[in-house]
Amino acid sequence: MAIVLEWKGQRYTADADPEEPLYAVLQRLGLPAGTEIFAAKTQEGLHELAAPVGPHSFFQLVGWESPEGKFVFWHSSAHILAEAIQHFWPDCKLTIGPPIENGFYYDIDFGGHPPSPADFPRIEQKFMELAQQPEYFVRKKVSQEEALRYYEQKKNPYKVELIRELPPDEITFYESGGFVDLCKGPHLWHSGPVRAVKVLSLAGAYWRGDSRNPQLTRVYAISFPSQAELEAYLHLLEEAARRDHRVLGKQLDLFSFHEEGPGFPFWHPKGMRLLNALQDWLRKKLLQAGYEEIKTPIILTQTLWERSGHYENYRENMYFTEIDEQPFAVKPMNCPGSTLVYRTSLRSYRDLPLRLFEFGHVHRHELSGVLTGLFRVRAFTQDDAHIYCTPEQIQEEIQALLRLVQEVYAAFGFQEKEIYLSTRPDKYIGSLELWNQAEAALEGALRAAGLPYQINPGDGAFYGPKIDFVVRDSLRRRWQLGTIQLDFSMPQRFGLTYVGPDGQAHTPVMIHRAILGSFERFVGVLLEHTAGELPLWLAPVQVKILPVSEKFLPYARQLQAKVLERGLRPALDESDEKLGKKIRLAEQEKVPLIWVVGSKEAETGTVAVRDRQHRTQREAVPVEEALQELQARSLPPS
RNA sequence: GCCAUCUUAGCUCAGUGGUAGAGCAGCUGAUUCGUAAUCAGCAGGUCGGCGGUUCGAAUCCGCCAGAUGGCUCCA
Repeated sequence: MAIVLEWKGQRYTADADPEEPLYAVLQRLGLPAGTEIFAAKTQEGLHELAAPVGPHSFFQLVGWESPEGKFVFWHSSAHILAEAIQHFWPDCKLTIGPPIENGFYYDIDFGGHPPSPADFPRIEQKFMELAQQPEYFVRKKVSQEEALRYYEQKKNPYKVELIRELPPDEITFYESGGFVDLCKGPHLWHSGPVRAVKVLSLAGAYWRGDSRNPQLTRVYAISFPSQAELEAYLHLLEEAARRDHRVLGKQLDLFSFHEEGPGFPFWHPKGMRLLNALQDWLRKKLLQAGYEEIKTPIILTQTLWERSGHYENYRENMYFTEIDEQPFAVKPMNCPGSTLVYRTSLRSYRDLPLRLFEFGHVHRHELSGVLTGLFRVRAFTQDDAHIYCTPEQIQEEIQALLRLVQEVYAAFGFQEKEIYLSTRPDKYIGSLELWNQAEAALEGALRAAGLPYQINPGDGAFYGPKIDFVVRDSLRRRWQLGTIQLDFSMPQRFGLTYVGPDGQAHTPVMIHRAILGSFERFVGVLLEHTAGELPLWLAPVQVKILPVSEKFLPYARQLQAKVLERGLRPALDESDEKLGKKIRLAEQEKVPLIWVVGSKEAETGTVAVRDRQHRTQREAVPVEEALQELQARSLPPS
C-alpha cells in the first residue's frame, strides 16, 4: 500500500505494509527515525513511530520544532523522570505526569518523605543514565482486570481510580526499561534523543486539582535534545529573573511591600511619576473617545452589595467594616457605584451610549498564597468603565472598544495578542434571545474588526458573554490584560432604565470593560516587558542633570526648573561625587537622557546630552534645543 | 487556605552549637572633579516574632508572620 510522508516540507512516498511499524518505513527512506523524527500526525491525531502504519495514507512527521513533537518528547521524558524517582523512592505512588507548555511534571504521593531540591542532581543523573541506554517505549493493551490487579498490588489508589473511569477496552500500559505506567501514549520510539534534563522545582498539587483531595508532590522538569538547548533555556529563565518586576521595582525605587500590609503596594515618588504618566495618558485618551470620568466611594453599605449580588457570590473576598453600627463593605468592584451615578437622572435613549470611566481603587481579600508582587495584590486601581447602551448599540460600541484596545496596546509595543470570546454558560440569567443577540454582536464586532479570536464555549459569566485580551511580552510570555463583559443582570438588579423613542421605560445593557486591567498589574507587566527600560513618555525620570562639580549646581538647578516648567520629569544629582560615578548611577537607574553641565555649558548656555537609547553623546547643545527635543520625545503615542 | 523552601545592617549576600561579617548605600572629613565606582574615617544588627532544647542557639525543635515556587482561587 502506498503512503505519503511529509518531513520538513518534503514529501516522500513509500510502499508500506499496514502491519509494519512506521519507523521501519522511515528507515527504508533513510529518514532520521527516532533521532530527529519523534512522531507523526495523521487525520486521527498523533501516531507514534513504533505503531503499525495501519490504514493511514498520509503522515506529517514531527520533531522538536513542532509543539506536537515537544509534547511527545516531554511525555516520554515524564515516564523516565518517574522511573528515576522510583529508583530512589521505591514506595512512592505515581499519579499523572503530563507534558506542559515548557517541560513536564509528575504528581507523586511520596507518603510523607518527599524529595528536596538537594536530590535534584541525583535524579537528573539517574534520568540521563536511563534515557541514554536508550529505553524503548512499548505499548501494551491490557484488560481492566489486569490493570486493576497490577495497581492494587502496588497499593496505588490513584491509578486504580483512573482505571475505573477508563473505557474497559481502551486501557494501555507503556513499558520502558523496567518501568511500567498506565498511559494512553503516544510516546517516542525510544529515549535516545533525550540528551539533557533539568529538574526545576517541587510544588504541592492536589489530586485531580481539588483542594478537598490529598496533596501530592509535583516535580517539575524540562528536557531537551541537546545540552546547548537546555543551556539556552536556562539563560531565558535567568533573563526572566533579571526582568522580574519585583526586583526592578526595588532597584528603580518605584514601590515596596511591607509585612504591615501584605498584598498592599506602597508607591514611592518615582513609582507615582510612572503611575501618573500612565493615568494622565489614558484619561486623555478616554475623554477623546467620548467617556466621562466619575469617582465613587471606597466604602459603601452592605445592602448595596447584597443588591448587586456580590455579597452572595463574593463575600469571602470582601472586607467589611461598620459605620454608626451599620454594616459596610470596602468595594471589590466599581460597578454598583457606577449604577448609582446612572440613576441620578432620568435617562433618555438620546443619552445613550453613556460611557462612564473610573480609575477605581478596589480591595479584594485574595488568599495569602496567591499574592505575587504587583501581579496579584489585595488593593489595586482598575481602569474601569461602564457603558450603558441599548441592545442595538452593542455591536457598534464593541467595535469602538476593540479599536481603542488595539491602540492602547500598540502604544506599549504589545504587538502579539490573543482574543478569547466566552459564550453562554449552562447557568445563565436573561433571555436566550438577548444572549444570542449579545453573542452575535460580540462576534460580529470581532469579525468586522478583522481580528482573529478563539471561542471558549460556555466560559462566559452567568450575567453575560465576554471578550478577554491576552498579550505576549518581549519574552513571549502571556499576560491577560483587558476584558469586555456584557451584563444583563446588574441593570435589572438596580432597576436602571432609559426612556425609549416609544416613551416607555427600557432596561439598558451594561458593558463592563477594562483595557489595562489594573494599573498596578500593568506596571508589573510593563516592567518585565521592557526590562525596566521605560520609554521616555513613561520614564519616572526623563532627564537627569549632572553637574560636573558642585560649582555648577546653580546652573543645573536653573535647568531643572526649566524642565519642570514644561511639565516634564527631571532629576538632579546634587551629590559630591565625580562625574563618572554620577553617570554610572544614572545609567543604573535606566534614565533615558542625561544632561552633563560644567564650565563650558554654564558659560554658553548649553548642555551635553547623553542618550541611553541611541547610545550617543552630543556636546554643546543649546538649552532651548535640548528642552524642545526632550519635550518632543516625551510625547506619548497619540 | 494547602504543600515545599526561605527570612542575618537600608540593599545584595557570607556565616552548620562557642564573643555577628563583607561589599554597596549612609554619615563626617578631605577632594571640586568632563562621560559607568576619588580617598580616609565613623556609624549601623534583640540574626522576622514568640516559645522550647542546651552550660551555651543566627545555627536544633515548635508555633506565628511575611516572602518565593506551585496547587486551589481570580465572581
